[in-house]
Amino acid sequence: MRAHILLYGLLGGILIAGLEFVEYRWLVVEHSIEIYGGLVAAVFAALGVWLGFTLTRPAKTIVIREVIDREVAVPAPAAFVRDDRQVAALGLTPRELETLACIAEGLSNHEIAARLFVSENTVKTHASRVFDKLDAKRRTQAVQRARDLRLIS
Amino acid sequence: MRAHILLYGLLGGILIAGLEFVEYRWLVVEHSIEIYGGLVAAVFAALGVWLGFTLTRPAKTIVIREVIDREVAVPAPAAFVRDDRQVAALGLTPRELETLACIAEGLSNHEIAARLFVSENTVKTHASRVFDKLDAKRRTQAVQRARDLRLIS
DNA sequence: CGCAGAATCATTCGTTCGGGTGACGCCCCA
DNA sequence: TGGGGCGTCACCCGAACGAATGATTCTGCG
Repeated sequence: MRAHILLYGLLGGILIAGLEFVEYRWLVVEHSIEIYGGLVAAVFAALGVWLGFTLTRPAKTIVIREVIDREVAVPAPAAFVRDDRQVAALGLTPRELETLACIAEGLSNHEIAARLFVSENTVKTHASRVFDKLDAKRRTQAVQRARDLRLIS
Repeated sequence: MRAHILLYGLLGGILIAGLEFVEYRWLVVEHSIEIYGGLVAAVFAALGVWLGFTLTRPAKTIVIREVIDREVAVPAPAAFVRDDRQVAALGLTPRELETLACIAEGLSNHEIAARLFVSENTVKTHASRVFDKLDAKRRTQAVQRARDLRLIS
């Protein structure tokens, strides 16, 4: 909360400095007042939205809880269908898919090696290729992207 | 450390505002543009706050459904509803949930720190507690378990 | 006021991950 | 019969991660 106030102060300083600059331009170029007002409006609107979000964040979960509760229950866990065209498009091999699935399960490379009955080095090689093909830097990111692309459940 | 930066920003803002005020006392009439800007700023700030408040309420239940044209039947992306009872049962704090969500997005601790505006150490502390509460040893495992428990989408 | 919980940050240490590189065997197929 | 793709394995190294611990600040609550 205090950080919010401080941050608000910081943004306020930047804003006022910005206003000075804009005013300078306005005086020199003799340009429209609409630009000036628009800038102020946009900045403060964004600031207000951000404030609203941050201020309501703690109470948010509680409020929604009471509204929804039971009638929604469990959204139907739809059957998973792997998008094989994505697999083909990315050029993922079967072994890489297996490795990816294990990664998504939260297994370590060592555990994956044990499950797939290969050495840990091999797992790392597969994982590396998967990360490369999925354009991911971390295994968590790979899982996220794989989920988006419907490669895994 | 970060608070220092913010404090400097705040002081800068106050300083500039003070200068503005002094200038006001000298030339009130010529600076009607600033009064105008201030009014616009105040109005839009209020509007922004109101927007922020109203947007945070229903936003969670809204599901934007895209029409996907494929021969492969894509399971409907069911609306995600966080199981707050699980959250309460596990004793997960709001900050820990945020951290967990970032982890699920595939962000590194460093990136999470930047997004949540805290130090990397803090992120690691939160993550550690999350792993502890979810009985997970790795972040991927935490994501998997969190998904099972309907803590994250 | 005092206390508990939450959030923050720091430090140390060992482990795991991931990148880079190179290599070998197998199988398909042109 | 020589590529090329796939799967396998190895080594090194830096970065990221996770555990453990201690400390401070702030807020809410009785």
